Amino acid sequence: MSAGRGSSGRDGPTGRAARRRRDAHDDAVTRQRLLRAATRLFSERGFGAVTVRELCREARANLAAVNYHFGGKLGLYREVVENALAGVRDDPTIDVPDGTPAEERLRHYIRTYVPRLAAPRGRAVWAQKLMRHEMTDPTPLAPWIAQEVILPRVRFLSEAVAELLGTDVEDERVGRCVVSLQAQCLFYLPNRFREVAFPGWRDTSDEAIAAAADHIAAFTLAGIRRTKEQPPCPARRSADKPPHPGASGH
Amino acid sequence: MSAGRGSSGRDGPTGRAARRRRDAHDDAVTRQRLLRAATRLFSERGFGAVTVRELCREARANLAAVNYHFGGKLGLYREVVENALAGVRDDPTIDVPDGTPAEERLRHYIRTYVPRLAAPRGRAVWAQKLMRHEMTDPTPLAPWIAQEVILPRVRFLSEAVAELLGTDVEDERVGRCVVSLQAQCLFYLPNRFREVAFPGWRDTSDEAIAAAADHIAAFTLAGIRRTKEQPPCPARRSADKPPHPGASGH
DNA sequence: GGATGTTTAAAACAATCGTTTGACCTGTCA
DNA sequence: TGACAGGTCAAACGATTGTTTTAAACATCC
Repeated sequence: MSAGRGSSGRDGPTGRAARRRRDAHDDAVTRQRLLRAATRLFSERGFGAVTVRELCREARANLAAVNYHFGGKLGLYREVVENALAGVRDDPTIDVPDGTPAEERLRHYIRTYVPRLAAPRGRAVWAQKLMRHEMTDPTPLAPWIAQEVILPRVRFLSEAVAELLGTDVEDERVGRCVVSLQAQCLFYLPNRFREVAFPGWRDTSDEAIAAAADHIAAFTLAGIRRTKEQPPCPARRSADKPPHPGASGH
Repeated sequence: MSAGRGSSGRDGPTGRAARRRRDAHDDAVTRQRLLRAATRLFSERGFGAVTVRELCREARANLAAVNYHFGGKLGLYREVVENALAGVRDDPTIDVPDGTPAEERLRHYIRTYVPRLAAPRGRAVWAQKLMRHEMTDPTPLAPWIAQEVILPRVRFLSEAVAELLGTDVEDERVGRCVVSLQAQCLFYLPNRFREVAFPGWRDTSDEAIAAAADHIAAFTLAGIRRTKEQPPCPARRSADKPPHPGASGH
C-alpha cells in the first residue's frame, strides 16, 4: 500500500511541496490528523482493536508520532475521550428552561437525543460509541467515561419520570422507566442489530429519525402513565408462570 | 495451517472406541474443560480480547491443546458459538401454543426472556453476550450469529405486534415497537450501564427480575396501544417546536 | 513385546504488538 | 553564522500473539 507514502516523494531535500515553510502551525497539523483518525477508529472499533500502525497509516503520520505527541497509545486515547466528553458536558438534550413540565422535558430529551445518536458522526455519537466499547471490554478510563456520560442523563431523566409518576426518585419504578426510555434511545446508535433485523431500515433521513423519536416519546409516555397505575412496590404474585391461562396482569 | 484435525471431523473414525480409557488423562475431559473456559471467557470479553495462553491456563490444559483439539483459536470459538446457538434454536421464549392471543404471546416472551438474560449464565446469556461482542468488533462468524439469534425473535415479535396494531408486519410502526420492546429486554443482560446508573440495583433475585419483566410487559403493551392510535405513516408535523427556540439546530 | 495410534508436555516458531532509538531536517535565536 | 530545540523518519527493541514442532507418556492391537 501507500505505507511508505511520503518518503518517496519527499526524500529529496528539495521536494517541491516539502519546501513549504515549517511554522508552528505545521506540527499541530499532524497532531490533529492523528486525533481525527483516532476518534474515528477508536469509536468504531474500540481501544484494543486498533493498532498504532494502522492509526498512523490512516493519519499519514510516522509510527513514532503517537508516542511523540501523546506519550503513547493510551495518551492519544485519553485525549480522544476528553474531546468526545467535552461535547456531552454542555448538553442541550438535558438543558431545558426552568418550569418546563416534565412531559415536555422528556419529549425534548428524546427529540434532541435520538437524532444526535443516529447521526453518522458528532461528539455525542463518539462519546456513546466509546462508552459502548468500554462496557464490553474496559480500559482504565472506563469508570470515568461511564460516570461522565451516564450520570447526568440519569439524573435528568429520573427527576422528570419521578414527577410524572408522582413519586420520588428512589422509587424503583422510576429506575425501570428510565432504563426503558434510555434503552430505546440507545438502539438508534448505528448498530448491526437493526441492520440484520430490519434490512429495510436504511432510511436515515431526518424525517425518518424524527418520526422514530416521536414514536419513542409517545410509546414511553404511555408506558409511564401505565406504570403509574401500578402499586409502588409490586410484591410478586407467586402463581405467575404459565403463559396460557388468563394471567393478564390485573 | 490445518495440520491439526478440523474441528468438525475429529469425533468420527476410530475415536469412539479408543476414547474413555485413559484414567489420569482423558482427552474428552480436557476438551470439555477448554470448551467451558472458552465459553466463559469469550462471552465475557469477546474473541479478540482473550488469548490462547490465558484460556489454557484457565482450563488447566497445555498451550498446544487448543490447536490439537479444535484446529486453532477460531475453531474453538466456532464450537463455543455452536453450543450457545443450539440453546437459542429451540427457544421456549418464542415457542407458544397455537391460538394464544398476541398480547399473551408478548407477555410470555418478556417473562421468559428477561430472566434468561439476567441470569449469571446459561446458553441464552452466552449467545446474547457473544452477539453483543460481534456487534462491536465482528469476527468472520458475525453474520451467522446475528442471523441465528436475531431473526427468529424479530419474526415472532413482529407477528404479535402487527396483530396488536391491527396491521401487517411491513408497517414501519411494527418495527419500531419491536425495537422498543427488544431494546428494553436486552438492557437486562448484565451490563455496566445499569451498575453505574443505578448502584442500588444489585438485587438480582428472581423476584426483582420478575418484577422488572412485569414492568417491561405492562410498559410495552401500553406503548403499543398508544402507537395504534397514531396514523400509520406519521408525516412529520412541522409545528413541533422544541421547548426553547434554537435548540433544534442542525 | 513390539507396532501403532492418540493425547500431553515443553520449547521454539514467525508475525505483530506498543514503544524506543538515534540520525536527520528545519526554523529560531543568540 | 553556529548552537539549539522541535519535529519527522526508518529501523530496531523487547514483549506477546497464535501456531508449529518435537519428544515423551499412555492405550490398544497384532
